[in-house]
Amino acid sequence: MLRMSKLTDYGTVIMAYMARRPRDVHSVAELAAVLGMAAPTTSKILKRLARHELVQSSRGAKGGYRLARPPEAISLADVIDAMEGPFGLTECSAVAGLCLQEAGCPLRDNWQRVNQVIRRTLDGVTLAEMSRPALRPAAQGAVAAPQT
Amino acid sequence: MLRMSKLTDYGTVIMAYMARRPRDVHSVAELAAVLGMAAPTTSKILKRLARHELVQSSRGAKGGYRLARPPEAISLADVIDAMEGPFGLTECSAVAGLCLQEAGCPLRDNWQRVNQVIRRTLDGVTLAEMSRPALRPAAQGAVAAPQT
DNA sequence: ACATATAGGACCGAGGGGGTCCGATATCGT
DNA sequence: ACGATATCGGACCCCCTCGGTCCTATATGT
Repeated sequence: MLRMSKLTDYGTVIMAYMARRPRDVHSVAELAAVLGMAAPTTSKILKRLARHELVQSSRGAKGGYRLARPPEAISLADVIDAMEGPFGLTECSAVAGLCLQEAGCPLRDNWQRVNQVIRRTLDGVTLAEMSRPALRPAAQGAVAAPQT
Repeated sequence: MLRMSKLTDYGTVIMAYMARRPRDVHSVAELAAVLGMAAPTTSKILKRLARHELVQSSRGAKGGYRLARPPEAISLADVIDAMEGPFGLTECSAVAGLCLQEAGCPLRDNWQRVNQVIRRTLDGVTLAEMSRPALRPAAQGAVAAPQT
């Protein structure tokens, strides 16, 4: 359930890999080879990430992609937002007046809250943490207590 | 992003509606009419929910569906699990050894943790809460601090 | 200049989601 | 006992999006 698309998954893999050498420029060929994915697909993902300014592209020889920001400043939510549309667990919570015509759907507000909790969770996990072998206790705390 | 299927959304709407009269038997026709969805679709959803024992079905005249458990004992995660496959944000975190061949993908463990946090969130919200106009502060606390 | 690399888009096949319909079966009411 | 009412279980279908490929234009380094 709640599965995100495979491209998004790949996106996080690519980003996490690049996060290990934040200043380096990586070509599509390199990333595809190292991460074991098809080059065109890799390219497609990078393009999307670039359009949302999560990576910077440089064209021409010796060109490639580089993280636009330090890994600590890029969250899972950033990557997911870039790869898939904007946030929203339910269709109903995005488009009003669909499910219950006049009953004033009480679900909507509740879904919004749930959404926000999940979003905060995803927002609290950075690429720096994801690229490390395991979420440290401190980071885990940040994940488990996203409340303001 | 992370959008769950429309059928799942409808499923929560149906369940939340039934939660307001937990002991009543509701026919497909009634639910479809009140909630404004097509009858066959409503039926399909109920069947799925019944197969996962979230609702009880009674056939024949005056038959219909009824919650299998009190609304306080049914969580959003239950409904989502019944409607969509079992949990899992990523493909990679379900099937091992896909993304990084030998690097021992550090993402996997981290994704697992994130998954668990989200699951606990969804687990902490009951139908009783969802059917009420808004998540009360107490429930909200339960949502925001799902950590053990 | 030439090789290298990304940008941007067209294109396409497969799969699953959303939705409909039908025959079988079980129960209530008369 | 008979008929009306409902769910059950499955088959069936359309269509859209995802995952993936390829081609041309453009920009950069040697």
